[in-house]
Amino acid sequence: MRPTIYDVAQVAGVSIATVSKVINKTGNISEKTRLHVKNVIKEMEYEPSSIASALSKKKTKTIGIIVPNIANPFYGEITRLLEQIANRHDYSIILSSTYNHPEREKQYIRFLLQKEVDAIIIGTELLSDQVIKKLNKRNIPIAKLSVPIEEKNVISVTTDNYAGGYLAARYLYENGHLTTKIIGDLTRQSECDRVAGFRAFYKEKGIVISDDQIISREPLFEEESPFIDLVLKGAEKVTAIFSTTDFQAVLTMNALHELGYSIPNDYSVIGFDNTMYAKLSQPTLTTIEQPIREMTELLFQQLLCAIETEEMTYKVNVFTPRLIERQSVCNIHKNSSYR
Amino acid sequence: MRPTIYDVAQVAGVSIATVSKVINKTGNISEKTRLHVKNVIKEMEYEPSSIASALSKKKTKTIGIIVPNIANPFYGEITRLLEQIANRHDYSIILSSTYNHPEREKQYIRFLLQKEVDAIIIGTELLSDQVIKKLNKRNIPIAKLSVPIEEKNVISVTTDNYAGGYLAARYLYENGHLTTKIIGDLTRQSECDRVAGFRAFYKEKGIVISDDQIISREPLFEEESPFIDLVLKGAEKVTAIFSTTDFQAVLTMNALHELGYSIPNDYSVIGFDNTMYAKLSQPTLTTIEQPIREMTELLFQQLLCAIETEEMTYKVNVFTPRLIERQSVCNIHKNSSYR
DNA sequence: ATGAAAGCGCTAACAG
DNA sequence: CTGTTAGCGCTTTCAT
Repeated sequence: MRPTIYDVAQVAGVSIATVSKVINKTGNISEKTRLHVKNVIKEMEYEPSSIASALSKKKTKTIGIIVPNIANPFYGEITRLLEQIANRHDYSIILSSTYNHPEREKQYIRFLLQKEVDAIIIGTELLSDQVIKKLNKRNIPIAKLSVPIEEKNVISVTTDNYAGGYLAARYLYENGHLTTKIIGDLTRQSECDRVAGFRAFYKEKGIVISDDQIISREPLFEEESPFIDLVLKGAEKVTAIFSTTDFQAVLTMNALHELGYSIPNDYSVIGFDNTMYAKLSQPTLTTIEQPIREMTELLFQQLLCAIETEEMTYKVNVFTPRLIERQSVCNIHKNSSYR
Repeated sequence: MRPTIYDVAQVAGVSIATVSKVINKTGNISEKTRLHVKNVIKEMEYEPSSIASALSKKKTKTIGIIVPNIANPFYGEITRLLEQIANRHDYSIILSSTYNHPEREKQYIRFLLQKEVDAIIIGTELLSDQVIKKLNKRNIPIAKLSVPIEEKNVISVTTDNYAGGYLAARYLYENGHLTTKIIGDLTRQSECDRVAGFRAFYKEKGIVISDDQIISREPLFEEESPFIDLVLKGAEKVTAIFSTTDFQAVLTMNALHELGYSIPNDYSVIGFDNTMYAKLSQPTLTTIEQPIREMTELLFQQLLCAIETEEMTYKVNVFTPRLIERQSVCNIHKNSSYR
């Protein structure tokens, strides 16, 4: 049977309070008993129960995180970093993918509430303000990836999506691409912003990107076959495709390859996020960088601060996107063989 | 403030025992009070504290999982599936990547012990028997991915690695590849087995693969540049490369591309696992399939059974690997342009 | 069918 | 510097 603090106390010949104090380095304990207790703990292989501790301290040292799909490398990387950082701080994380299912989303929130997580990180964009209000009533800090929101107790961390879209458009334009199409998940505000920035640039140049050049689609790896039919829909006269996430871009390139096209010779593709996939794909993917590591670090740090101080203000952090040039976009002027 | 079972009981005008019973559907409660209590719960937005419940039930409904690197898509997919399955059963999982760091591994085990997880899933291969013994002393069920082990309380789920390696070799051989090299992480027994099977086939054909045709390396995305130098080391006369995981294979192809080689024309590459990467890479990757979904499902089911019955036997499940033919291996006979 | 009360393992005053 | 004790929120006998 697992030893408890009582067992340790008994063997060490002290009270449980003393044991508790040496474990938590609180109060004043003489060096002698401290060492002695430590030894007993080691010998008995005693591990304090974090759940009992959580119950009395009312802090679980657990953070919940809700994302649309962990297969999306952007969320994959964020989660991975978060796990590392959290672990450094002795926190653990509970992860949930909701696949854009509102039911699942609510269900997960309740699940996290039951787990009494100290904070919740939200990467999905379905959650209504109502849910956030409900969380606020319980006074639990929230971090929102994606679109900022000025709400009590919520920390927003994002990249300037509009600027990023604008950047992508400018790069394509400078490389001679006048006809483009866009593939993204327009149920997400953040991706709409990217699209808006993209269109805005072209509009400035007198080029209007019509709605039927835009495909809205939740990127899913599993059901890619229907995507093959979609990817070129209405794209007869197009030379470049803007995929609003790297994940989507990789799926796009994959579909294009399956259709027998070559990238960037037949189609140029530009992504958004600058995840691992962008570097590993073939051709490597030109994309808009989000500084994932910095974002994650800042997010965690602010969250920690909110948890510990129990402060209740909101914070909005907007990072600046950057273009990462790789191989998936060709310069149409230099490429005479372009269709 | 978050309502407790006492608040609910008071508002509903019943005892906390009654409330507890309606929540857990235990004992006998009249339909009338049951409904009434349920209503009060809904109105108050009461969520039972799973940590308080865990303390008294001595079950946390949490499972710990330790893998070498979650960036490896094999573990990524397993984890994703596990999370889904676990969630269906109202379990949550705590994930940890150890990056083959023995210190981290031990530290994580202790962490999980403190979290009082109901079971531990181990994907790493460093953990000594000693650690498993220690876990057994606490009577906590263990599931081991990778190499089977016949130990009390541990469930092993694996693919026949030797057979898989053999299969890979046969396929390469049949496609005319007589000179090959191998890249894998030989600190892992499972990958050694794959290598052994691979070599065994070639040996049967009278071809000996010498040790210097084998590169042992932990697949890491971050530091790939040194890998570029390595990938072709001693491979002057080679036509095909066996990477013992898909992750490694993708990194290998990436390095090869950076060196200006084309796949499969300059080098054929075969992987192991059949993860998402295999389908998304360009060229798509010929690989040995592990039935990840089935493995994960079986693993969870057996683990659940062990948790609930508190039975203490061991189980060994070995799945059969299968070759998945894609584009990364060429037939050397048909390909006259081969170097 | 319902409730009283002991206990799960730990923390945090408070007393000594 | 050390120990006593009252919770933390819930489950579970055992009475009633």
